[in-house]
Amino acid sequence: MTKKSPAAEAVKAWGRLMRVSRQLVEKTEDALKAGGLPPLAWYDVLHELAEAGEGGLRPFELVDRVLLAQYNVSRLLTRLDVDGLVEKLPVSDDGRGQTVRITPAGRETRRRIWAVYGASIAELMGDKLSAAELEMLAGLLGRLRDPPIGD
Amino acid sequence: MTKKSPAAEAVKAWGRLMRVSRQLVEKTEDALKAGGLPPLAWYDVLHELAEAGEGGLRPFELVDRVLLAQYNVSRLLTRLDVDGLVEKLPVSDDGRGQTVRITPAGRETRRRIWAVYGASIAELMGDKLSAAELEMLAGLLGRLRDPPIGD
DNA sequence: TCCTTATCGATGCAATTGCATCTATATGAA
DNA sequence: TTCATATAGATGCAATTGCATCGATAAGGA
Repeated sequence: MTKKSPAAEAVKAWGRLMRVSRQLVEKTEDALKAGGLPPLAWYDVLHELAEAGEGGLRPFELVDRVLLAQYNVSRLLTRLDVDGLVEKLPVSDDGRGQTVRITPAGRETRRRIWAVYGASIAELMGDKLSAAELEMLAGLLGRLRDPPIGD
Repeated sequence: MTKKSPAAEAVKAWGRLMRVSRQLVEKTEDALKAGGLPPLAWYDVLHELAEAGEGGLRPFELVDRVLLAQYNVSRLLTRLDVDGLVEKLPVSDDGRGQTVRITPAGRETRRRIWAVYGASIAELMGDKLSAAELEMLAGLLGRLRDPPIGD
């Protein structure tokens, strides 16, 4: 494995990607704060749990999905539990683990976050590029993903 | 101003952008850590200061360029100063301010970070997309930037 | 069964970040 | 000049994060 120097095009795209992603996150977090809502990470977790339905998810499954470190998930779940947005249930066939399920209050909070988050996406992405361009962007980004995604 | 619901394409592109940017940062930070090197933020600042040359930069100029909060720049500069990578000079025509200049040791550190950072960019972006695709990606991202950049 | 190793989730502690505010200097109007 | 306001940069304190590790249970081989 040889250490390579990156192509100029790669450096340019990298720089744009870093800057844009940080700007978008920052603006969205600001909008959430302005609305007295919790940060994006809470949404991610509530979203995954909502998708998972009544069966809930094990914390380690959440770790895979949301791209947060294990200890961050552990602590975030503690906060969500304290706030009554999720509930932790013992799981029968694995004495180490638990299952985490979203509560009605959690669904409601998720909905309220989405009102702001979704508007932010619409404003920051939807309004800037056409549907075809967004598809193209998603396609290119998909190939940078790990694992890469064709579609 | 009406709250809008985002288009499906926008949501998909958003999701990819968030995931990919976090993955790329994480992998790059890991590579830097593995090499016993300081984090990306250090590179950003050292890079800007290297570009600025002997004249250096005022901290507030750095704040604009690197997309870090003012207090983070202040503290990062303190660390860089302690490590001898930059030097803080009083500035004659503004008693509140200072000028920050990169030192030879700072240039050397920047070079060593780049050896890893650049290789990471080459591997994670350059190897995944063609030059034309990278240009296309940069173009699309440029339009999401604030302010938008055509080229 | 017993022992070693792996996995799940939590946590102590140090470092970093965010927020609010502070000090000091500069600017500009009266 | 004088005072009010704005700007540059630093910092106290609380919250969050990262790192290392822990305790508990599982899994698998001898």
